[in-house]
This record gives sequence, structure tokens and C-alpha cells, in this order.
Amino acid sequence: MPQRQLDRLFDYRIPEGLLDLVKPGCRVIVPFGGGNKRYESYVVSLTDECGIEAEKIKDVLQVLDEKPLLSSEMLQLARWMRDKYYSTLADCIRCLLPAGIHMKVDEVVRLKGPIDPGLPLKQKEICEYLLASGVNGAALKSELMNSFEDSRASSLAALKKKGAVEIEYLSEMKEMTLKVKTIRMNSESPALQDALDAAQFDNSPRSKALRVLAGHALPSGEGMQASDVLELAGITMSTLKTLEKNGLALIEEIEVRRNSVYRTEAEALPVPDLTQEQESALAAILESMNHPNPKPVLLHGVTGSGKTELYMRVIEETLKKGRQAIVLVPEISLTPQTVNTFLSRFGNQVTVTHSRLSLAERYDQWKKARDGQASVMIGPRSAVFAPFRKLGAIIVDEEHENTYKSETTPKYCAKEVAVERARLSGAAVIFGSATPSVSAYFQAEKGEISLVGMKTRINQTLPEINIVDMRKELADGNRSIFGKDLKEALKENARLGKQSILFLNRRGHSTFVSCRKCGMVLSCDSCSVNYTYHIATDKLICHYCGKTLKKPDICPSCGSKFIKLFGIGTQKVEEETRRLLPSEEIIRMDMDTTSGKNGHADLLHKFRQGRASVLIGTQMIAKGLDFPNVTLVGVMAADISLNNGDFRSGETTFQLLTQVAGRAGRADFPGKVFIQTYTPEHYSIIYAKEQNYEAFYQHEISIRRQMSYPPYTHVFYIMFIGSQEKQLMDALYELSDIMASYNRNGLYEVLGPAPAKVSKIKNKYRWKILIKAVDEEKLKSFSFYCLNKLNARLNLSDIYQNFALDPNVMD
DNA sequence: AGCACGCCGACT
DNA sequence: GTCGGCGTGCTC
Repeated sequence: MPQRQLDRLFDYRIPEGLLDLVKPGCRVIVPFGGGNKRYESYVVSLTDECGIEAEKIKDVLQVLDEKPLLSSEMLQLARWMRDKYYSTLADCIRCLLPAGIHMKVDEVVRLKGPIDPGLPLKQKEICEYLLASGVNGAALKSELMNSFEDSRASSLAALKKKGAVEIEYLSEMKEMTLKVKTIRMNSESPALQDALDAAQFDNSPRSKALRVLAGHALPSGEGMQASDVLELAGITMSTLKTLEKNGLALIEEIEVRRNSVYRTEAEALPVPDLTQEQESALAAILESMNHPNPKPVLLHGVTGSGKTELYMRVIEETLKKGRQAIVLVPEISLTPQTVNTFLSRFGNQVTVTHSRLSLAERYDQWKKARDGQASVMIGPRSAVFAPFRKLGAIIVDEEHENTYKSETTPKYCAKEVAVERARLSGAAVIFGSATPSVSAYFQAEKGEISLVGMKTRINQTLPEINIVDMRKELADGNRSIFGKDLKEALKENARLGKQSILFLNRRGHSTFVSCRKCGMVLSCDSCSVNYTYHIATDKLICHYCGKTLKKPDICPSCGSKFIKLFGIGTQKVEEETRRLLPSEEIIRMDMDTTSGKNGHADLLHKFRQGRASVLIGTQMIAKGLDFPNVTLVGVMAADISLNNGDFRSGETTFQLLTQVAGRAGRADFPGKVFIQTYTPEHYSIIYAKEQNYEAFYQHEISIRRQMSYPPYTHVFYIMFIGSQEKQLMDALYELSDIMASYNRNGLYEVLGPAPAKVSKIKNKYRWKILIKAVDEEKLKSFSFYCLNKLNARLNLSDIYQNFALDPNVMD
């Protein structure tokens, strides 16, 4: 059961007939609780004795698996995850298994005889419903309960007690398909045109929904994924349901077809010879792999140094030893080209998972790994759970990417899981990146992981990188979003028939405040984090400590009135680019233009084919893409990612700019990069220009030390969610008092309470407290000690309490 | 979290 | 008396 209060093991008796079938790692169905409700559950271990009175113990009812789904190693991994990520064992086990194998146990209510006319009204209504809508007087409990306005739980219980109805359980495999809700406009509806016209003029959820639908309508009349519409329009499902009710739209459940993109025969690629540098890097990796419990390796190889070829060699070695390998990649770089590289070398030993596989296909891949039909699994973070028997190596490509942290419970980090899993099975872990995360490099410095470096580019020249000081452009009277040089370069590139990419690394909705004259960015003095502007309240808020202030009208540093909110979006860039290059084809790629099934891939394909000369987009076009004809890259506003209100902003900016620089120009055509910024002296920008990781790291790590940020400290994150804001605040202020009183020697720094970045979701308020400390274990025990005190003092049963250690996003 | 049990007011 | 509303505590 995924509830914290129930997160323990329960003992069951195995009836005679099932004795041989129940094995650790199998799923069984057991009765649970007073009502003996049936649950799918996992057998963790078998024993002859337990400390429970014999009469309390119930029987296992059914065994669901012939072969265990979980090895003892995986069970151990699940237990480790529970402790590490404050989750329940059941949630962790579920996370290790492929989605779609789970059993659904339907509860059916059956009427046992004629209806007693003397029954109270509510109970009689239940019986009448069963008689009228049920099959042979039986109906699904969920449907029964939903057909009444009020709650009938106690009435049903009364009927059960009297023996007027009984509950039966039907277990069946969930259908092994992925169904997706889609919505499309109902072109038959006479009211549709009027509704669309009216939708142009306001911002009601309904109008936003209609605009999104109209904007993405396909001639084929195919529907859009409902989840995409919700995201694009910023609305909820109920709005769409209303549209359907009014006959303006149709909602359908559509089955995701079996996707065979990666089933194609791999094109044979030549096996390249290793360079001197690759040879010695490989030797170093293999040498460290030969230890019985190898230390993880950080492979720091500049862009184009041939990391992938090294991965292949490591996998070859692993397979030779009769062991298996996992390759983790960010979902976005899981392109057919990447996959083809592995397929061409390892053929049908390779299996690939990705988010667009149907549930059945994911299950197939999972079984292949378990049953030894595949030896190499490539996939995003969840591939770290591939059920190999003798795992030999886990490779984590683009180790610095934040996609390795899961945002749903259990909030695991695939990199951490990889290390633990490798420890359990004596496998090697290789982290690869051109711009390693500060934390990984820090671990390498401390000797916790071994560092292997590759500094030479094969077949690649570094583009010319120019930093454009936008303050100077403004002083020179240039108010355009393009600096002079970038403008000229864009025109020149178009004239030469070459392609250009423009980046606007803008993330999230909130924006920062900066002075266009002196470049000063308003930041909180107690957290050294930039203030975030909230349009709803017209105030600046520090997301770490919660300090709030009014937006100033003049710059506190130089007194100029050019103080400005930074919020240019990709649309604005597109508009200006069209004005600059009226005869060129331009593609804009962002959340608004890539919603469809293949929106992303289609636009990239179009650009690759040369059917457009400028590509404008957000981060999504920065990662792992390689366009040979692109010779110019412009970063429109490097400051946006530099000032996103997170202590990692320097790191992410450096990584992004370094990646971007790698996009321009390959061997034959040297490229040009323009980085536009209001803070050209920022170390992230300067070192990215120099492509000097080492210098960047030294600078960054010294700031982390000074400011006590990770990796020098750990941050424990507590979020309370509830419908009464005052109750949340009171509870968290109480918690912060408790923490203050136990924090006599100042080992822990308590920040907050503060509202979460998204302070209200679905009418539930969200407030948080952050605690910083050097020692991870002490931090955890201190936090939980104080939380226990708080829970003993106040009744917080209607508050949802959420915890995370060093989370990816501090929302 | 569910769900039963148990204690209390409203209504036949 | 009996029904059903809600608070409390248990679940092998």
C-alpha cells in the first residue's frame, strides 16, 4: 500500500495448494483490512514463523506470476530507494517494474435477494440501482458510488452488514495498451463558428482552449492529446469536459499504436580506430572496471572527442564477460541516429525503451532483459531498472542533464540509483559529459569517483565565439533585440545560403528584473539568488527565503529609469527575424509549436532538409542536435538562464552555452556564435567562450563553498500542501520555531517558510521550508526529528507533507 | 488511505 | 428504538 502509515510488511499464510508457487519477487493477491479488500502485493520473503497471533493471519488468495518479477538484488534496491527517497516500499517496487503489468482488482457489489421495502431510503436507492443498472443485480462498486451525488459509503456498509448485498472481486490483467485521451473540435456543431469567433476576445479558460484547438487543427480532423491542450492553454480537464458537454468538442480514448521506429534494420557503420587519447582513456576505464567493486568513472570528454565509441568498447568488454549493460541517455537525445549506432554494433542484443512505446512494448523489452534475450538496454532514466541478471556496466551519457531526476514519487535520481545498483551487482558505472555537473566533478576531485579526460576534438574545429555586450548596444542607441554584429551575420548567412539557429533560453513564466543601463540584477542579499518577479502581485520575491519587496522604478545601483522586466519570448524573436529577413523561411520551435505527435521531429526534419534558413527555439533545440549546414548560432539573451533564481544558474548557463557553441560549424565550415548578454563579465559566459571547463569549475565551486551551497551542503526540502493557507503557514512557522530551538549550535540553516514557486495548484496551497546542512545524515535526522515534534504537537492530518533531499527543481 | 466500530443527535 | 454522521484506531 502506498500510504506511509501502512509502509510495513504483513505476514500471510500460504495455503497448501499454493506452496510451490509463492516465491519471493512474485506478486500475489491478498485480503487486507476489516473489509478484506483485495490488493495486489509483492512477496518479499518466506518464513516459517512470525510474531503475529495465528488467528489474525489470513491466506494468500492467488499467485499472479510464474516467474519472480524481482530478484533479491532488485528487492534490496527497492529497500534502498525507500530509505533514500522517503517513499514507501510499494511505490519503489512499482517503480522497478514495467508499467502495465499491474493487476486491477474490480470490486463488484451484488444484490443478494429481493429488496426489503422497509429499508431506509438511501439503502433502498442503492438496491434499486443494482436492480436497474446492474447485470444480474451486480455492478462495479466505483460506478455505483459515482452514480449518487452524496456519499453512500456508510449506507453500503449497512447493507453489507445486513447481508442484503455482498462484495465480489474480479481480478484481470490491465489491458497492455497505452490509451491516450484526445480532443478535437466538433465540426458538425452549428454553434462552433460563433464560439470560435467569440473566443478571440477574452482569456476565459474556454476561449483559451478553443484557440489552442483551432490553432492546431489538422485537415484530417485528427484530435490533439488532451494533456497537450491542458498544458498549452493552461486550463484543466473540466473545461474540456464542458466543451464536450456543449457539443463543441469530442473527447475520445485512442490507443497508441505499436511504434516500430526503432525496429528498422540498422545501417552498418564502420568501426573506427581509436585515437591515442581514446586508447588511454579506454585503458583507464577498463582498468578501473577490473576491480571487484569498481569505483564509478567520470569520463570528461569535450564535444566531439568520441565518447560514444568508448561506450561501445566498454559494452563489448562487458558482453565478453557474459554480463549485460545499461545505457542511460536523456530522452531527447534518444534519436534514431543514436540508436542506430548501437544497433549496428550489437544488433539484436540491443533493446531500446522510450516514452512513446506502448505498455505492451515496454513489457516486451523488460521481459527480454529478464529472460536473457537482450544484453544491452538503452533508454531514459527508468532503464536503470532493466532486470538483467548479471549486470556488468551502467553508462550514463550526458551525465549533467537534469532529466535523470524523477519528478514523481519515488523522486529518485537515476545516477544515484545506478551507483547503488552497480554496488549491489559489482558492476561498473561510467558517467560521461563534455560539461560534467559540478557535483560529479567535485566527487572526482575528492577521489570518490575516478576521472578520465579526453581533450581533443576529432574532425571538429571550435567556432568563433563572440560575446555581445547589450548594454553597449543600448548606449549606442540600438534598441533592437539583435546586436549589430548578429544582425549583420544573420543577413550574411542568409545571403550565403547557410542556416542559422537563434536560442532564447527562457524557462518558466517568472522573469527577473535588471537595469538595462548598468546591468545590475536585483537579488536577495541573504540568499544571493535573484529576485523573481510575480506579475499577479506586482512584487519581487526571493524563492529561497520568501522575502518580498515592491518593484523599484529606478535602479538602486545607478539611479537610471531603464529598469526592466526581462520577458522577451520566442514569438518576439520570430517577429523581429521576419522583419530582418523577410524572404527567408523561419521555423520557431517551442512549447506552442511542437505539441502534436511528431511536431518536434517534423520541424527538425524540415530544418535539416534545408527547407528553412533560421531555426528559433528554446533549450529543446540545443541538445545533441547536429546540423551540418548551420554556421551561425545566436544566443539572444544569455542572462535569462543566468538569472533564473536558482543557485545552479551559473552551471546550467555554462553547460548550455558550451553545448550551443558545439552546434555551430563542423570540420569544413568554421561557425560563428554570438552570445548576447547584459553581463558579459560573468564567469559562466567568459569560460564558455574559452571552452574552459576546468576554470569554470574552479570559479563555481569556490562560490558554492562561500555560499554553502551543494555540493558543500545538502538541502532538505519540506513542502506542505493543503487547502487552508493559514493552517499551512501556522504549521510551518511552528516547525521553524521547533527547528530554531533545537538548532543551538547553528549546524542547520533554516530558510523560510516561503510559498512555493507555484503557490497554489488545484486550490491547494503550497508552502515550503528549506534546511541546509553539511552532513547529509544529520540533516535528515534533524529534519525528521523536528517534523515528528511538530506532528506530535499539531494535528496535521489534512496537510500533505512532501520531502526531498537536494531536489532538481526548488519549486 | 479505507474501513469498521462506537458514540450521539434526529426522526419514525 | 433505529438511522446515519462523524471521530478514533487498526490493518498480518
